[in-house]
Amino acid sequence: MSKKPLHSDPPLVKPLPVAKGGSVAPAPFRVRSKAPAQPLTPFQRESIDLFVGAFSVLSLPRSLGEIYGLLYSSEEPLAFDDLVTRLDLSKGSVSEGLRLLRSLGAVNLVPIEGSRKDHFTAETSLRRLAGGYLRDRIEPYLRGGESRIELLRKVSATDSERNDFQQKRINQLLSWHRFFARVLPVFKALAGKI
Amino acid sequence: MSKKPLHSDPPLVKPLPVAKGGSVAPAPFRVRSKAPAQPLTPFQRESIDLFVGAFSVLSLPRSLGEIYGLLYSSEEPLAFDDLVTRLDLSKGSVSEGLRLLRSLGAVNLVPIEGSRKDHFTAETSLRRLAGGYLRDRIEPYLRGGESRIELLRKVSATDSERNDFQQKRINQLLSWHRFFARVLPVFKALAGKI
DNA sequence: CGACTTGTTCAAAAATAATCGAACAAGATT
DNA sequence: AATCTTGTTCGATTATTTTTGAACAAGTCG
Repeated sequence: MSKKPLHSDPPLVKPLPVAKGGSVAPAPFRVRSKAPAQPLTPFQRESIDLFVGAFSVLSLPRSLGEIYGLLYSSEEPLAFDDLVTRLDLSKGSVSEGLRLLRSLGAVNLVPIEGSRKDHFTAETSLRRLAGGYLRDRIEPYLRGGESRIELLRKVSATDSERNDFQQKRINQLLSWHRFFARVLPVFKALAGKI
Repeated sequence: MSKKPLHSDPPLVKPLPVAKGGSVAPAPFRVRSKAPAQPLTPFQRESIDLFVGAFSVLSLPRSLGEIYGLLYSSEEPLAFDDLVTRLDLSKGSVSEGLRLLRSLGAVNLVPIEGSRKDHFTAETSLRRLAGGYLRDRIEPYLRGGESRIELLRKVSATDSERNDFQQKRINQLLSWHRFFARVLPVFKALAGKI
């Protein structure tokens, strides 16, 4: 049945492809396109760990943190395929992960002379990173908020009782809304200074 | 009482206890053995909807949004039991939900004269709300961040190659860290003005 | 064209998170 | 003490999210 996940590792990094010392590999024929995953450097592994944690604070899945972390800690742009093999993720996950990261503006597709593979780099401008996250995950809700509160007001109008309590709440929600609508741009502007 | 339930929702709210009648079966025989849940007012339902959405932006579960939303839209403190019956949640969920909301400082336990039930109200100070969230969900990671970056630096020291690239990254991480460490208190202070 | 590369899509599996609910504890009440 | 009320705990169940993998486009190259 369902086995208890024993790998209750304290480390946040999942097992990743590591250099295997066993050089005694028989190497039958020609190794089928199973590229020997270039192992991660300690710096890369720590970076991945760090970003997996940071992403999880934002409730973003581990695979996104791994992808971003590896790109962040790699000097050269990495090909799609590098991400798959070095992180040991499925192509599906990497494809979906990159799509999302790109939509957030956290990863850039860069053209590499003479290669027809896609190559990617981590976006490192805090302004763009924070801006993308806020734009995609926070602001849509904030915008919807206005009409939500308006709806509350309408509903309250049909409810003769408790009316000034409800009014108080509605006004407070409006004031909260204004607060966030004003603070977000300030935050973005500050992030732009970094 | 009064107020016929207008169910407009293109539903962020899940089905909640509503006055019987509309549906197909006119057989009011099968009544819950428990006390019939006092139905929610439209104002309450809209509020719950709004907070379920807001909480989900923060990746907090629906039940928390429901509990907070109902408390927010109720003038009087509500008993534990009210939450269970009016939101149609299990006692377990309500217990756990209240525990978490209280730990976040979003809900207060208030003593009610002459009742031995626990009663709760929604915290409505933005300073406390935001402060609690940041304190419990963001700051712990931020604090851990310092040692994470330190670890990166150590690891980088053992890695002779690419050293100035890595140094650049580490310095950037430090600068991001400082940024958040400085901006958070400012944000809290601003929230205190609302 | 046909064989290969490169990446996407999406149904299904696996993993994780949320919720339920029965058993239990701690007090009150009789 | 026995019982009732109120709420908590925690394993089991259910729901949701994430990941996988195999099929499939869309190109490229000879």
